[in-house]
Amino acid sequence: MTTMIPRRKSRIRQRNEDAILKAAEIVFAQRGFGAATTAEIAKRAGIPKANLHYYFNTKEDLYTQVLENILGTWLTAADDFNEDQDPKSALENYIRTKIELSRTRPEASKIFAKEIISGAPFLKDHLRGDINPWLEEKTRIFQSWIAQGKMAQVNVPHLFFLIWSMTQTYADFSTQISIVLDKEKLEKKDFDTACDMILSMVFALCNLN
Amino acid sequence: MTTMIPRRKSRIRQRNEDAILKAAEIVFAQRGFGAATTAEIAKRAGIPKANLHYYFNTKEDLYTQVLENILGTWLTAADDFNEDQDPKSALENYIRTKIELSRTRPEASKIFAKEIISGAPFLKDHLRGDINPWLEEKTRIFQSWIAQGKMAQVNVPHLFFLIWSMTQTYADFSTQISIVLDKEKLEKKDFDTACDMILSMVFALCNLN
DNA sequence: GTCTATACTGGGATAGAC
DNA sequence: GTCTATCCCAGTATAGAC
Repeated sequence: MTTMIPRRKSRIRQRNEDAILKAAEIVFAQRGFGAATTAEIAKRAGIPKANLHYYFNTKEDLYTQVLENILGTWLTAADDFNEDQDPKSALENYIRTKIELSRTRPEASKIFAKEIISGAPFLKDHLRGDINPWLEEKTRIFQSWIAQGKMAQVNVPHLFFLIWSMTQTYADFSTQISIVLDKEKLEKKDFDTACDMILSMVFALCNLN
Repeated sequence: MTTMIPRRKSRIRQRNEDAILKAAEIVFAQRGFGAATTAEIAKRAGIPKANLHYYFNTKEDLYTQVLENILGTWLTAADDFNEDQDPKSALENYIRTKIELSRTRPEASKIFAKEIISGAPFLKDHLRGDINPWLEEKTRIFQSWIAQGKMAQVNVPHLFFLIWSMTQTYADFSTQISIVLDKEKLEKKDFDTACDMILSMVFALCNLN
C-alpha cells in the first residue's frame, strides 16, 4: 500500500486537474452529463482530448467530482442559521446567500438543475443523504418558531421549494430573463430587485413585518 | 406540384407520427436534445429505430416539432386575461392554469427548462418573437391597473419570472420534491398546497387582499 | 407509401510511447 | 509520471428493398 500516504499532488497535475474541472463546470452546465463531450471539455481546458482521460479515468468520474465540489460550497454557504436567531433575519440571510450564489456561480446552479430534471441519476443518494436531513433540521427549527408564535403557520418544506425555485431561476433561466429584459447579461441590480421582491413575498407569507 | 393539395395523412402515418411525438416528449424531457437518442425514442414508440427517420428526417426536425407543439398549448392555455378583468382574478386564473399545466404536462415543462438552461439554442427566436410580445402586452395591462390604483406598484416582468419559477418548479424538480416529501410521485393535493401558498405570496406583494 | 440493412461519423476509453 | 495514436462502439442518417 505505497499510496496510503496522502502525497502532495505534483504541480503539473494540480494545474491540469484544476483547468479540467473549471472547464467541465461550464460544459456540463450548458450540455448536461449525457450531451457533454470530453473533447469539448479538454479543448476548453487547453489540453489534448485523450490527456483528460489520464487525469479522470471516465467522464462519469469527472462529473461526479464536479457535483461533489458544488455540493460542498452549496451546503456550507447556506448553513448558517439556527434556533437562537429570529426567523426574519434567518430567512433574509438565507435568501440573500442563495441569490448571491445564483449570481456568482450560475453554472453550478445549472448543473444541479439539469441533474434533477433528468431524475437525479447521480444525485439521488445525496438528496436522501445530505439535503433531506438538512431540510428536516431546518423544518424543526421553523416549527419551534411557529410554536412560539414568532411567525405564521406555514408549510415549511413547500416554503423552501418556493424559495429555491425563485432564487435559482435567476441562474438557471438567465438566458430567458436576459432576453426579456433586453440586455446582454444580468446585472447586480437585477438580482437586488429580485431579492427585494422575494423577501417581501416570503415575509408576508410568514407574517414577519 | 402534386403535393400542394393538403392531402389527408394516411392512417398509418398519423398513428406512427403520434406515437413518435409522444415518445419523443418523454425522452427529450429526461435527456435533453443532445443526450436523447433516436433509438430510445423509437423503442418507446414501438417502431424500429431506422423507421423513425422515415417520418422525421432528422432528430432536429423531431425536436423542433415537439417544441412547437408545446409552445402551442402553452401560449393558448395561459392567454385568457385582459384589461377588463380585475387584477386579482386575472392573477389567480393565470397561476392556477400554470400549476395545472405543471401537474398534467410535466414533460413539456421539463423540455422547456432544459432548452432554456442550455442557452435556448432552438427557442431563442421564439422567445423574442412570441413570448416577449406576450409579456409586453401583459405588462401594459398591469401598468394600467397600477395607474388606476387597483394594485400595488410592482416590477411586472420580475413578477412573472417569479410566478413562472414557482409554478414550474413542481414539474421540473418533481424528483427532488418527491424525495423530500417521501412519496413515489406528487399528488393533486401537493399542487393545491403549493398553489395556495403562491397565491398568498403574490396577492400580498401586489396588495390584493 | 412504408420499412430496414448498412454506411459513416464522432466520441469514450486504452495500450503503449515518451 | 505524463501524454497520445489508435481502437471500438453507439448513434444518426440513407440507399435501396418491399
